[in-house]
Amino acid sequence: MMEYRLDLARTLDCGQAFRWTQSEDGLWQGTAGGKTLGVSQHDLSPVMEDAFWRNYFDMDFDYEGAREALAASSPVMAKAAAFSSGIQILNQDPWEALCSFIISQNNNIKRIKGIISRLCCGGCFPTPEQIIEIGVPGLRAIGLGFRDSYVYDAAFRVHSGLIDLDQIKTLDVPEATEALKTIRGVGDKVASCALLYGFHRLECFPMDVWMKRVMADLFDGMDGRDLFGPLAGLAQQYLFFYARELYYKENSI
DNA sequence: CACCAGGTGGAAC
DNA sequence: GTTCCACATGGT
Repeated sequence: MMEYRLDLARTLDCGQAFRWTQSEDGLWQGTAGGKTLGVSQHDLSPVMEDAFWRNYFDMDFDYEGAREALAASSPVMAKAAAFSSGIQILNQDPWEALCSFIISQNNNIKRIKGIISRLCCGGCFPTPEQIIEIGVPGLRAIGLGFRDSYVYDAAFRVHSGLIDLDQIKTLDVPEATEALKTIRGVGDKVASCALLYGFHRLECFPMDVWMKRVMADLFDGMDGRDLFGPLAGLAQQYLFFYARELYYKENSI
């Protein structure tokens, strides 16, 4: 049994965050909450010794225990969990996560990163007020495509108080989902991603095309929320990584 | 030049 | 209820 350890590459480059880059020497650099970080896999002390980053990387959650619990749920999940060691669920900013996953729809990771990079313009992720200031034509110019009005609507609703992100933290997942879905361009999948990655609701199980395929092929079409319960979101990340990196390659389908 | 990308809204059955 | 399709953009 290998010792468990945060895996930066798997955690930062698996589609839950879009603002981290790795330089040739292996250093991961990113920004969150107005702070910047540079950290390498061989020395995680910059994460361990700073309260903000410790929380951001979710270092105080019992991932070993969670992995054991998930592995006990089924042989397939046990394989996926064993293969996906080191993936953790980040504590990202709710607003940034919400916008990021609106932008992610019908889009690819590379372009998502480019759009978000241009939105941030080297600094912090724009506030709702700054998004409103940019305006729909400005967002279109940045390359959001048809998602421009979606992000603008999110900004408008948060700025005006129609959506209260702090209050959403207090709602249960079905209520929070319904609240988020009042935003144009937010459906079940985007809401689920925002809640999992931005609000740390580990029971959320984002169903994208890949997960539909995984659940059909490996779990006889069962519902991941029923199978994995309060750890469904973590299970989803393991299965996503396992399926794309191993299962569908070995089986060449 | 077609087709795709970790979807969604809306119309048409 | 379900099934289609357009949606803007850059990459194969």
